[in-house]
Amino acid sequence: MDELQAKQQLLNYINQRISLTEDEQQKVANAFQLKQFKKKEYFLEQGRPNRQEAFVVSGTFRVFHIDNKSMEHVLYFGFKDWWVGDSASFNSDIPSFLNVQAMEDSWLLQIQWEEKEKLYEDVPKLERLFRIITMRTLTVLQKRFFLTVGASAEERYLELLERHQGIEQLVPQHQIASYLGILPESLSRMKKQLLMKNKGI
Amino acid sequence: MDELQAKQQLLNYINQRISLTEDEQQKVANAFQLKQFKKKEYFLEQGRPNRQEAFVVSGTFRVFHIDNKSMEHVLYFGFKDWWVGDSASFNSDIPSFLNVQAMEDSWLLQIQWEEKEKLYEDVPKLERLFRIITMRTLTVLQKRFFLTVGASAEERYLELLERHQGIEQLVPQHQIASYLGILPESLSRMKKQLLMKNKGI
DNA sequence: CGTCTATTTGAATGTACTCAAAAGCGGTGG
DNA sequence: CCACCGCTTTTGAGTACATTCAAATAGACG
Repeated sequence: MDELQAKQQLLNYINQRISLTEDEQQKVANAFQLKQFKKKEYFLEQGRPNRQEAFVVSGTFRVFHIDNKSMEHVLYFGFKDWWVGDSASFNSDIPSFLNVQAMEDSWLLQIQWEEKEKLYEDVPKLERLFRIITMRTLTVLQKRFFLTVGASAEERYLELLERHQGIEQLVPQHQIASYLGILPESLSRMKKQLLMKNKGI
Repeated sequence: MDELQAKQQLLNYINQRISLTEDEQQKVANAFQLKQFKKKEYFLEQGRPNRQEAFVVSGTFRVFHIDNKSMEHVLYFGFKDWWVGDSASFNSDIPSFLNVQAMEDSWLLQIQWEEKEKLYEDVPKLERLFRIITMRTLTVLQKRFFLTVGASAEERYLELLERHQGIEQLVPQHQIASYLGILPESLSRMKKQLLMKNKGI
């Protein structure tokens, strides 16, 4: 993975949303550093204070939380051009609530909190960009919340397949179950049922 | 309710987070307008495009969504000094996903999308303020999400009581049930059970 | 090839749900 | 002031969906 190429990918992402001068682009590029993550390696680990966030250049990450009954709950899968991190922990010394783990060999452009603050000073336009990104994220999470409380596991599963075509090839089934908020056994049974239904038609 | 007093309340809220010049404070104050909402009146109605959001000056609102099975799900209760609105609908012509309804006679300082955009131009510091507010909101919703998928209804109930003392006096029980993601009947039974347990001790 | 992990299947259980009805509470009008 | 009405809360009986615990099968990786 080429560092310049990775940073160009990030700049393309930003340029699609706001316009930056050459100088500003340079400052943005300098603030991030490229890092490789091997499969199963952690970018963030729950319980540890953490003051960095990252842009996914390539690969896949799962962002999840482990509850007090030791159950894992996937919040989302981080693919190319997504951001991963724990905003509460990024902005203070609060221990991270989330885990971010590579599901395959992957590359991140990571940034430290101090660097990001400096970047906001140097390129104030970014305040707006990240305000809007955060708002979008909030909207997506709201939808996910209402789907979780208002729809059956089967509806949630079908919605996921539709919204994220090909996800079954990318992510093992027990982690899809974790995303849906059910156990792997339940997903297995549900898939069998759905097959029956479709054969019946 | 005095308009000047209401706007001073908003400015106090902002001044606790960032510092504004007299001139900037004036611009902020001018962008908002005070409006009364009688009990049960709607500030936002699901399905209608809506391009305004608001700061709660006094009273209580419930922010909820009605799913395709006609079930109401409360996302949060908006008390004094909270923001209410639907960010996706505020920022585009997408119909609102949320309802915002007054639970008692209440006052809001509302702002139109165009006014807010103008305000961001005039007072760029606000980009940062609202970026941070949105991030905090996201963190709170994340916690709520994991509590919903990871904890029992009883745990969620006890957590709510602890985090929001006195809420049982402010909000009818069937709406607390809706916030918890269970039916009123289930909450009633749960409370009975909790009473038994406590008597047992 | 063997080991470890993921998936499937089975049987019993539990938590919250549905439907139904009674009891409680609060506000309104006579 | 009290009787009535509508809405909220409680209680009951039966049900559904996903869970738990357990074991077998399948698949991936070294």
